[in-house]
Amino acid sequence: MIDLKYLQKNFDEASTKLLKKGVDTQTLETLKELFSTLKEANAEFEEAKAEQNKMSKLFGTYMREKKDVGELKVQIDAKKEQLVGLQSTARQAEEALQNVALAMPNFPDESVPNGADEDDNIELRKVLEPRSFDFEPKEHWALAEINGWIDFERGVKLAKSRFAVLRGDAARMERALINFFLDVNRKRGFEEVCVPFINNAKMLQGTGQLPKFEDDLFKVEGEDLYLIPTAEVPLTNLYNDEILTTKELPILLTGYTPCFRKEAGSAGRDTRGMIRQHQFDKVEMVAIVEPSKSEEIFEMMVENASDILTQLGLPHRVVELCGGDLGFSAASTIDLEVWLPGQDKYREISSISNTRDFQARRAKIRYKDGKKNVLVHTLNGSALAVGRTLVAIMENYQNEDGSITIPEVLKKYM
RNA sequence: CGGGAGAUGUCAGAGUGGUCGAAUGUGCCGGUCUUGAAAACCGGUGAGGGUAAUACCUCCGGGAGUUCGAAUCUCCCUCUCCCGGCCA
Repeated sequence: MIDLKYLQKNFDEASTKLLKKGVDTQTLETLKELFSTLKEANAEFEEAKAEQNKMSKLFGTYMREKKDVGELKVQIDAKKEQLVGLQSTARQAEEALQNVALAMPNFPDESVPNGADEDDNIELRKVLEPRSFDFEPKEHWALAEINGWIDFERGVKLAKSRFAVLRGDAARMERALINFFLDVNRKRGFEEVCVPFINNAKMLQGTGQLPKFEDDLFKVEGEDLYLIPTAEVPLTNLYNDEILTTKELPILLTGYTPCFRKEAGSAGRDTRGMIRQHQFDKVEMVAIVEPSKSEEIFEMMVENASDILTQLGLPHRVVELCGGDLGFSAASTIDLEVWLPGQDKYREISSISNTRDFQARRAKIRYKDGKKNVLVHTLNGSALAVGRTLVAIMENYQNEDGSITIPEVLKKYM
C-alpha cells in the first residue's frame, strides 16, 4: 500500500510518479479525499467516544457515593445514540478508503524509465554469446517429442490445458535444477526454507495479489485459502505482522515451490509448449532489509540470478522494466531474459523486484530502529523459474539429431 | 471427524464488571558497582491511530451482544493443546 500521509502532503509529486505507472490523477484525487474523509469521521467519533467514557466513569463515582444517576443516564443514552451513527460513518469511510487504497499500485522509483509496455524496456547488458548452429535449431516442444521428455496430452488429461507431465530425464533434470538453484542461493547467504503451498487471504493481501488479482489465483473451495502463485507470498509473509530487530536483518530467504496461476488474461498466448503453464516450479529469493540496504541487496539478487544462468552456459540479457511494464507491487524491476534459439527470441526467466515499503506496509513488517518502529523494504526475485530453464537448456543444448547434452554443472546433480 | 481444555505484553503467568493497557517473574535497553565480566541494585521498556507536543481514541485470538461501564458475562467463528478415530 502506498503511504497515504505522503499522498496527502505531496499530491502533485505523487500523481506525477503514479502517472508513470498508468494511474490517472482522478483515482488519486478520490483516494486523497477518502483519506481526509476518514480522518474527519474518526476525529468526530473519537471526540464523542471520549465524552461517553468520561460520563461512564462519573457514573461509577456516583454509584459509589450513592448519588442519583438518573440525570446522567439520560445524557449517556443520548450520547450513545449519537455514537452509533458516528461509528458507522467512520467504518464506512474506512471501508471505502481500503477498497481504493488496496487497489493502488506502488510508486515507481525515480530512476525507472518512462514507457508504456515491454517495448519500452531498456536492455542493460547481454551476457554470453548465443551459440551458432550449423543446423536449424528446433523449438523445445519438438525436442520434447523426440526425447519423450514432456507429455502434454496426459498432462491435459490429468488436469486441463496448460498442464504437462515431465518424464524420464526431463523429470530428473527438473529436480536437478531445483537442487542446483537452492545450493547456489544458499552459498550466497540465503536461508533455505520449505513452506506451505497454500496460503490464506491475509497473506495474499500482504504481498499485493489480493484483492485486485483474485481472478489470477486458484482458490480452495469453501476455504479462505489460495494456491500460491509464487513463493514470494509465503516467504515474504513469513514475517507478516512482526517487529524485527536490526540484528535479525537482513533476512535472506530462498525456497522451492510450485506456483499456480490461472493465466486469466493470457488466453491464446504461448499455448504451445511449456512456457506458460498453470503450474510450474520456481526457486525464489526474498530479502527483508533495512531501507538503506535495499539497493545493494537488489543488485546482489540480480547478480546471483544472472550468475546461475552463466554457470549453466545460458545466454541472456538484463532488462530494466519501464514504468508501464512494472508489476503492481514493484518500485523497480529487472528481468533476466534467456535466449531461446528455437524460438529465436529472448524470454523472461527471472524477474527481480524491489517493492520498497509497499508490501511491508500491507503486511505490517517493521523493525525496531532505536525507539521507533520502521517499515522494512522487501525484495523478491526468481532464481530461477525451473520449467523455463529446462526449456532453455533443451533449446540451447540440442544436437542435430534432437538429443540434448546435459550442462556440465548439472552432471553431478543427475 | 468425535470428546475435553485453553487463547492476556518477548516469554511465563495473575487478573471473573469500574480506579486495568493490564500485577509479578523473565527477556531486552540504560545506569551504579567492577581491571573486565557475572551477580546485586536502580531506572526504562507493547501495538496502531491522533497531536507541534500534550490530550484523546482503539487493541487482552476474531466477530456480535448484555451493561452507564467488559480482558472479565452471553453467543458465534477461528486457532492451539490433550484423548479417540482416520491417514502420508
